[in-house]
Amino acid sequence: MTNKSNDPDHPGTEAHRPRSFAGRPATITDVAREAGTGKTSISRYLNGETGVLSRDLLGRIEAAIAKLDYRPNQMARGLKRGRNRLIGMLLADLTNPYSVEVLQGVEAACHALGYMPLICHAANEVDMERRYLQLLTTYRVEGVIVNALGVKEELLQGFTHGGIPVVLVDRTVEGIVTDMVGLDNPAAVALATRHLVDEGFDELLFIVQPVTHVSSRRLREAAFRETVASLRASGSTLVIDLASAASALAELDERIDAARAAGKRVALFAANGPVALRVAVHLKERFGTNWQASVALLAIDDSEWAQLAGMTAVRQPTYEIGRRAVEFLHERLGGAAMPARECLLPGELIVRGSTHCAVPEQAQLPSQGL
Amino acid sequence: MTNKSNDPDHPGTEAHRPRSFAGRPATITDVAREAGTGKTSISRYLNGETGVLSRDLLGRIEAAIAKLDYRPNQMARGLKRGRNRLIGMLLADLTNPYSVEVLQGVEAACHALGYMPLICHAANEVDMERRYLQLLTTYRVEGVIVNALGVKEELLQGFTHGGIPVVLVDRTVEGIVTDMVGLDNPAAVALATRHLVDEGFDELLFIVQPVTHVSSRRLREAAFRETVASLRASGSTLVIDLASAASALAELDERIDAARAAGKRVALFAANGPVALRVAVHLKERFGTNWQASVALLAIDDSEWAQLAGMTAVRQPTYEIGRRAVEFLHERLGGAAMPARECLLPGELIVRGSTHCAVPEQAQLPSQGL
DNA sequence: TTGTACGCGTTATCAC
DNA sequence: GTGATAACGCGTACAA
Repeated sequence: MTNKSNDPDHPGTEAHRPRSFAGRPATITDVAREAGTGKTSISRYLNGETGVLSRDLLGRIEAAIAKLDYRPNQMARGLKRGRNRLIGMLLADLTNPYSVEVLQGVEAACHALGYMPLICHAANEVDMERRYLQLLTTYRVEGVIVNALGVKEELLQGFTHGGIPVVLVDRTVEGIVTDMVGLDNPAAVALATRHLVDEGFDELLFIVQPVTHVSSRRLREAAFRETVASLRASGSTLVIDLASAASALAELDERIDAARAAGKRVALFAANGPVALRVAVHLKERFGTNWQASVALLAIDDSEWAQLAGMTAVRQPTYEIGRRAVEFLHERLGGAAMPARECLLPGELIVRGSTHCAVPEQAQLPSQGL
Repeated sequence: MTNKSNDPDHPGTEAHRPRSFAGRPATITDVAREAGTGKTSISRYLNGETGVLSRDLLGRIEAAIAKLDYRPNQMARGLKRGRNRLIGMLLADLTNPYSVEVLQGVEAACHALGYMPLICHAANEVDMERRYLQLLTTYRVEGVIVNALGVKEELLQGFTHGGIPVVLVDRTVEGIVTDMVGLDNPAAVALATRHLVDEGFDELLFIVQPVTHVSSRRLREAAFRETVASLRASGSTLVIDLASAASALAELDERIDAARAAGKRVALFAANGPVALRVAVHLKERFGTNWQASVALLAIDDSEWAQLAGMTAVRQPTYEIGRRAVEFLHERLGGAAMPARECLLPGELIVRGSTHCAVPEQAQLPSQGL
């Protein structure tokens, strides 16, 4: 099984193939042999323990590494060390730009701290989540960042009991106390709701997906009702299941009509980006391309199309959320043993035309709406 | 996932910590000891070599595994076996829905074939791409799927020379001959261009990002010109750099005005989703919310907002692209030694209002456009 | 049918 | 300064 790639008596041969020989990547042993030394010195060099090595040996090592194009095997390294610099990142839905943006923060932070994110995309399937969670333990990730929908207490206990730190993103999980980072939902919702009221809308309709086990949805809905109450405004909630939205959309139409018939200026408040898109598409089908003039729409999540639609939105500090999640994990991995933390970041209201100035007579008449 | 608590002589104690003992995950040795047997039998059980094991032993093994909540260490397994079931997936830009959709195909196929995708997101940064490519070799992935922008021959040679199969997605890389899967660009562009001409548009403007080193962009642009020529239509190309789009957009305005002044019915053809969005936002700023009535827009990539904007688009078989990429890789990993293949999948034209019937007098007059 | 011994690539320990 | 050698967790001849 020895290979000593190309000995001095065959110079120039295989010059274009720096690797040991066939397919197999060079190992630390290959490098040691090539440099005429033992594995220990190579390992020392790799781990930055220079200064302990003689000038001469150091040069030989570098030459050998370059010649063989050697890269240390992270798997073996992890096996020995007990840690492989892998951290798991479970995402419920990459179709949601929110997830992608958080991911970018996570990646940047990992990059900076020397971790490698093992990204798992559940694609909204609960079994996938379970399966991926299993896989993550199998690959011995050092920690996990979780943003999922169906994850229950039991699934995460495998990690917490195993001493593997878990950081939750956007939503909490019942029965699990651990670090969490996400949007300050109450503040964000209050901000947006106040904006609608300030602009003169007097019938608010909050539209949200089924809140089952997704804490952020529950929090947003609750915050909406509280704010509406505290402002003595009129508002209600509509639950929509994106998988089968027909009935909810019909209900939506009715409520809009009813409010208008009562002379109210109605504004729709979508609890997140996907909901907003579904609603917007529906409004466009009903009111035509100029639907914006007929009904106001605001959303949490500043989707890429929000600018195109001129929709007011609450921008989440997504990048920062991802960054902080990794930082939390890093601290835990460093041995920090503090109680579970909760990091709630503020959202930013981006005002666009969709919620601008609801003066009743002006917007209604010239439009062909309804 | 029940874990029959613990042994009979300590009932109730530590019921909440099924793992071996302290944080450390159980090893195969622990299981062997627990089951009162050797590691070999455990290994056999894990690899499905049942039937070779006695009824009794099998039961003990299952019990031990459940009790210790044992999960084989993929790292160690990979180290020994020489393959760790990891395949690298390098993506240029997850912000582009195209990438996410391809990814979903990749994940599903990996899932089905027993691989674990190691997802690397370069976020449009060339150094990131290089760095991730390094990391992938470091983690000894068995194969790579690459969809990147700045990747050059040399970077990929590390894999090909190392005998690690590479599959390219959407674009080829100069100097690298290897499996590739993507859209049938010539056919897709021809399809869309013909549609525009059929609908009565007689001034076509193809808008594309700088084609430097991205083969798919070049192919699309070339196909556009060829089709325009073969149809004896009038068309030109505009290059836009999304990072600094101002000048290109100004140029766009001029060309639109010129064409209109000449009595032409102009249609814009965006080479991909991100370009389409940028252009659409610009058109909206210029022509107002009803910009659709003023100028036709068509794009390759059926973005999520396309339906909202009522934009005609060419839907790429993204999911299938991802699936095929993994299949190609799987075949190579199985030892298949055929020449490099190229799999070009057809796109699907989704006709929406934006390109509907360019009868000149009807669409222009009632709109307040320009 | 079951157990023993060795090696995968790396790091840690302890000699020299 | 440097280099053998023993683990890390697992798979696999080979022996029993």
